[in-house]
Formats: sequence, structure tokens, C-alpha cells
Amino acid sequence: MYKAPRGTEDILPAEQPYWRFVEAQAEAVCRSYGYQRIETPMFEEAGLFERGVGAASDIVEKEMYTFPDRSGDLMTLRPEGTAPVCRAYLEHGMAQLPQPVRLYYLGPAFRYERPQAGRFRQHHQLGVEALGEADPALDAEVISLAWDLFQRLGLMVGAPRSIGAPLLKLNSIGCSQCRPRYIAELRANYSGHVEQLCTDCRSRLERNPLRLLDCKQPGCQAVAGAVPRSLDHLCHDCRQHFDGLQVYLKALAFPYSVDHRLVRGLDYYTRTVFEVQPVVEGAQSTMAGGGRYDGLVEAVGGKPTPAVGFAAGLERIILNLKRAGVHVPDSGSPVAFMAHLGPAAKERALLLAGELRRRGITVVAAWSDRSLRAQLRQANSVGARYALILGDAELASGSVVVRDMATGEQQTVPQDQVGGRLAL
RNA sequence: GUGAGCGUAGCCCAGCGGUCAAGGCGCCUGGCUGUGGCCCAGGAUAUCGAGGGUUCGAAUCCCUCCGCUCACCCCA
Repeated sequence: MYKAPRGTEDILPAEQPYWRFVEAQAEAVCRSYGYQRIETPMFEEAGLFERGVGAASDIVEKEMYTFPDRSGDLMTLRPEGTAPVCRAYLEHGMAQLPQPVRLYYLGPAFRYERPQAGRFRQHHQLGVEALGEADPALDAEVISLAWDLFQRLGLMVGAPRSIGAPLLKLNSIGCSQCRPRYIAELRANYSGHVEQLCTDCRSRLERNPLRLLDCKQPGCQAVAGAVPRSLDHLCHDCRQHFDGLQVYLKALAFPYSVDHRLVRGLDYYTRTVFEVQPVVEGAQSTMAGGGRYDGLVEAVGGKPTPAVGFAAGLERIILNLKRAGVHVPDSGSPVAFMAHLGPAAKERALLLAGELRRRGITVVAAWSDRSLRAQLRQANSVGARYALILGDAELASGSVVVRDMATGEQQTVPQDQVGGRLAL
């Protein structure tokens, strides 16, 4: 028996209301900010991600689905959406458009990971990217968009800061000017405490010192508490940017909190980084994460172009909608169920169902030759508002019985008038 | 890649060495030869995850593998 590959899942009809809801809200917020939808391919040349995301990142090192296609070119199932958007921005000369260019996308991303609650090998992201503008007000706009989304989804209703962690976490990790100096200092500081660090952190010290900060091991946390903060080592421009952003966020009255240990796993982030966490804490609690990536466009072959954005995980959002008990609109049930008795009536029923559908009425039927009882039972269980019954008697008189499933009342009406009746 | 827990019908699950593997939901049929929801009666569906071993005998014990879940790493 075949099964969906590990870390993938079928999104069954019962789940669709959640997806429709989230996607509809996402599109609505993006549109309200003037962001336009873009679709990039599900796979790209492997090099795009190696250069864009960073060769030393976990994603590139161990999580990419990379394969040679039939011509031998190395392709990668996209592990994230930002690098492809930058590629498209360059490929289509979007730098010539009025800046910033505001884009969003909705689609799957692939990472080879051990699946877990809220983590999949194929998952779906909403990505929002604004390219070509360095002003911190654009950072604020993007954060504001994310905030509005969660607001609309109903995940922030009464979100009380009293319980647990704040919802919006913010930090600045500097730029290519000031970050190296900070990292050097960080490394120097940690080097004095190697004995207290976990084995992971000992290797992080060499390869990716920033990530030392968010290790959860008690020993490492103790060291991290006393270590220098990136915010204290920003260069003048980065400092100004961060202060500016905070002014705007305060003006917008977002209850964010600065988290000195917030660093992100993708190498392309500069300056602003942020995450949105749900009210209910869980292992994979981050629903959205992003920040500024002023060096990415250049890294994938363009001119230096500042940009900000974020990605939100749809599976995680849905997980949290369920945990929070958010009610989503359900998909409607059929209006009419067509029941037939006898072969001649069956033919006529087929025809009548088609006529009704052309008038925009949702009609379902069982079509197998079952008892009227069985057909009505099915009409009931699919939630049809009306059952239409067509047997020899109706066939003879050109009529059909319309039964209201809620009240049990039924009327015999001419076949050419059913449409009008049901449309009411 | 590491660690832990779990695999019995479409779903939830009882059974934990010895009659035909129990029950609930769902599905089908009938009670009502053309009338649903409730009720009643009946029915179908399980290589008990796979392979090997122990035993007179294994869904039950042991081993291996596979899968699922949760957590770590990391991330949406």
C-alpha cells in the first residue's frame, strides 16, 4: 500500500475550510497593503539557494532536496521563497519599477527534516517581500502587515501579555560593517567558557557564533546571559535604523519586545529580525519569521538592493487556530440531492440535475439504483437542503417532488419550475 | 543525524500466552415494495505493521526491520 511520503500530508476536504480561511485572509491583508502576488517555480537551480541562503546554513547543509535533472543540471526543490523572489526581481528588471516593489506568494516549500508537530518536509508558506527601499518605515510596514494578518485570523483577540512570552519579538543583528566586529567579540567572550558549553555550542563557536545565543541548554544560557549584545555593537547607520523602526512601531502601538537572543538561521538577514509567536506556547511556536536582507539581491547577482520580508507557515497557523479554538467558516453543503426511482427516471434525473447546475444550484446524487430510503438517508447525511424525487409518477406528469429536508414538507412542482423554486 | 513513546477493520480502541480477536463511530441491508434524521434487527470490512525466534500453543514474550508520533538540532 502506498502512503504519502514521510513529512507530507494529504489536505483532506475536512481540513479545507481552514486553508481557505487562512489563504483568503492572507490575500486580503496583502492586497490592503498593495502587495501583488507572484508565483515562482517550485524548483530552482541549486546554486541560487547555496548562494542566497548561505552555504553554511543548516538548510543548505542538510535539508535541501537537490537532484540532477535529465540534462544533468542540479535542481533544488525550493526550501524557502525569498531567494527565488530576488531572482525573479532581477530576471524581470523589477529594479526599474517604482521602489519598493511589494510582492507576496503562497505555496509549498521543501526541507528534508524529521517531521514533528508543526514541521513537515513539504509545508506551505505565505511570503511577503518588499524590495528596493532601506527606510525603517518599510520594516515597520512589513511587521504591521504580519500583525494585521494574525489579528484578522483571530489569533490575537485579547492576546494578553500577562501570560507567557510576548507575541512580537524584535532584534537587530547589524550589517556587514558592524556584525563581524560583534561576532569577534562574542566569540572572544564565549571562548573563556568553553567548558560550560554543550557539544553543539562548541562547534557553533567556530561555525556560527550568533546561534550560540539561542541555545536552550542551561549551561549555555548562563553564559549567554552575560555575553555582549548585538544591539550594543551596531554601527551608526544600523543603530539609526533600529531606533527609527522602534519609533514607528511605538507609533503603531505594537506591543513588541526586544529579544537580544533572537537570531535567525538563514544567513542573509541583516539589521532587523523579528518573529511572531502564538499565545499558546508549543515546540514549533514560531508562526512567522523574517527581517531585512539587504545583501541578498546582490548575493544572487544583482546590484546592492535593500529589502525586508517575512514568511509565515500555514500549517503552523492552522495548528494554532485549532489550539485557540478559532471558528472558521465551513464549506457549504449541497442545496439539492437528486433521488431517482427506475431507469427512465434516472435518465431524466441526470438531465434535470444538469439544468439546475447550469442555474448555479449545487446538486448531488447517489446514482446507484438504491431504495428511495437509502437515497434520502444519503441526502440527509450530506446535508442537502432539498431532496428532489423523480419516479415514474413524476416522469409521467413532467414534475418532480421537492422535499424540504429540514421540515419534511414536500411539494410536487413542474420540472421546468424547480430551478426557480430552489433559487429562492 | 540523536532520543523517547506507539503500531489490532475507514476512524477510536478492548484484549497483554490458550474458545470463531470484543466494543463504539462510520458504512450497507431491512423493519416502512416511493420517503431521511430517532429507534430496532441483521450484515460486510482485520495477512492483529513486516520478517524471524521462543513455546505444545503468540495479537500477547524476545530480536530485527519498517512506519507513525513527540522532542532535540534547526526552522515556517
